[in-house]
Amino acid sequence: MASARRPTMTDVAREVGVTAKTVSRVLNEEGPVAPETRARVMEVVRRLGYQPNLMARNMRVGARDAAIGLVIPDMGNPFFGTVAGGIESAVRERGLTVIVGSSSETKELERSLVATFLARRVSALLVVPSATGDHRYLRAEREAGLPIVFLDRPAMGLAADCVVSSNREGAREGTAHLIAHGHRRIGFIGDLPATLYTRRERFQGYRDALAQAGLPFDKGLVETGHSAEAAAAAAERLLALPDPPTALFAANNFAATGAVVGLAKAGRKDVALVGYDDLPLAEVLDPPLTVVAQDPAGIGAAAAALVLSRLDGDRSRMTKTLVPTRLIPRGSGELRPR
Amino acid sequence: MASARRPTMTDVAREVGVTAKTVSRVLNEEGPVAPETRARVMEVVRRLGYQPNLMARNMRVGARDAAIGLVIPDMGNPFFGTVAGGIESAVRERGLTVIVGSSSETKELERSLVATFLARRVSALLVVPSATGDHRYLRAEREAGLPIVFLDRPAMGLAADCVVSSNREGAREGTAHLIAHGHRRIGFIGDLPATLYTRRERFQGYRDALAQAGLPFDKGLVETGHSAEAAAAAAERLLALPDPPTALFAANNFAATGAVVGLAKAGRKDVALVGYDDLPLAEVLDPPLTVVAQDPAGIGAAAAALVLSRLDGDRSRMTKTLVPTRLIPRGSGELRPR
DNA sequence: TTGACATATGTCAACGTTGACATCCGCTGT
DNA sequence: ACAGCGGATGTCAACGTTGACATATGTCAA
Repeated sequence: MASARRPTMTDVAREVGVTAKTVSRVLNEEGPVAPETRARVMEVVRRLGYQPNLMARNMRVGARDAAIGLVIPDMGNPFFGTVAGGIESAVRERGLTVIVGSSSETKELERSLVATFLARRVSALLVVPSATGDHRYLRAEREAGLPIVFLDRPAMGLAADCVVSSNREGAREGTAHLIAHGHRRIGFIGDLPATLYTRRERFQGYRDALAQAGLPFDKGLVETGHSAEAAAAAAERLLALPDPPTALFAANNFAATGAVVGLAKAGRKDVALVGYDDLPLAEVLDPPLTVVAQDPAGIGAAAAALVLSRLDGDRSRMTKTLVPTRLIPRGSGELRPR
Repeated sequence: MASARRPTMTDVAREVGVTAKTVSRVLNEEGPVAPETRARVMEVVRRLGYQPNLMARNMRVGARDAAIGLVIPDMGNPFFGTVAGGIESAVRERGLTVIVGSSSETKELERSLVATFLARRVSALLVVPSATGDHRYLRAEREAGLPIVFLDRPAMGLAADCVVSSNREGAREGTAHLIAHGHRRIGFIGDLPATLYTRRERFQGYRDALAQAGLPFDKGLVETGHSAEAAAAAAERLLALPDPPTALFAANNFAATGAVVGLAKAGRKDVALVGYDDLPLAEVLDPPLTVVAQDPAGIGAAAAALVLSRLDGDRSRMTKTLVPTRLIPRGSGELRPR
């Protein structure tokens, strides 16, 4: 009931009959300590349930907090969840913990989270930037040597490390796959806002594929869907065109989900579809969904590795890491135009 | 390049020509400060890019870290991701940040994460306990007044707050739904290990429904699948029985995914199916999947609210909160036995 | 004029830990 | 017998901040 004070190093020391410094030595395995003293200290530590105060320690050694700050747009999105998992497992063995916050894609929340993390003196910052916004405000931190890595999307106005999917090449490959199966009119359903980095890159990949095949680009085939519902409606609109597409490329997981729903609602199992980003039930859909799979855990791991090497003093110039995607043909992408 | 030291309060004070204490007063809006002094301090704070050191502050005020520790089994699982999101958004406005770690369902990792959090002097602990393990080791913390809330599954050997889905009632309702549609032989596919709390509760709910309908329990209809693949195989085994079930109840999201795959592989669109936990593409499956939906964000929010009230000094006795589930009929659960 | 009071600021110590340096002891080699 | 040395421990201050208390100046009522 009465909240008992947690024991400090000094409490332990008094109990054993030595100084705090000796206890410190035992716990940090530093300097010579008589085996018998060590044993007695350990005994008391156990008995009192002593736990070192990391806050005090970090402060004294002038070190930064043994934590890295992670800002993601949405924890519920399994893509970012998996990214976060990849990061966490990669840094854990180095004794680092992960502090997360979600920005809900707003630059205000992103900034306030970053400010909180900086006030905590995190050892590094990992940020999935929100769609809009400028990262010049992080310049001072960068110059002060704080490792900062951007994930999934690059920073704006700041030269910093960044780890992204090979969006353009993946989208090109997915679209080319449809072209290889005979399609000449291919719809594109992407994110809103169209300024979002991933959307722009994937759109470029789509156009690259068309250009390489010598196919004309028809901007009437480009639709936007920022949610599954919107994407479903977009798919239906495309199919209702006078000269409708025979295949669709859905440029993110919500768009893919929506496209599947839209095609199902329209009863059109003959329309080919390739989704960007894999879905758990992709293989049991009718037809099974062909996708360009990203590697979210790989993105997280790569970013974590980069952070660790920067923490180890790697001062080489800023890098941009591309994490490859993989085309998984399952059926929907191999349908031929009727 | 050379990592510039971050300015401290003293640096700001020197620059302004006052004492650190005055700067402190300005920043904490405490005590009287001349408007002009305040302005000069703010100016220098901005110019130097000063940010207060939370570590030092927390230590001085003897407060705990303004963070809450969260242990979940797996960040990539959208169920837990959404739970975490619910927590984070609920505590953010109180100025608390969330520190997460995943236990991968092992009690060793869980304990080591908890130890890290305790060493950081977090303000509260939120734990999804791993399947096995005993939480008596947290007794001292509980008695010291640290708010501890268990999520999704209750603690073992420790009286503590806990927030869980209404597993038993939800499973009963789902099973009763199948019975109401004429089924008398209903297969159950659940987690491994069978000792897992959620698995036990949902199994009880299944048996409750059978008992209420006066139907016999046949343990030959009970199968285990700890992954989607295993669940798919389990579904196929059940259908191959001499007297096979006409309906299946899949007691978690992996089991549900697996059951869908298993039925699809066996080409059996006539077998009724109810899943526990909703799936993103449930409505576009053939037939659309009927589910007992949980409310992960609600679980997170409820747990967060509990933590906040404990932090505010609520010393009433430990509670067990049941977050209701919701049956969503979509088709697969309304199929009648042939 | 005095002192009572509010305003504006300063001084000092402490939070729990550890780095730098000092001390004390017993042993060895000469 | 004594310097020299390594082992075991202690002392002290400092990390950046704030609580408790002190000081200095000005204002106003008695």
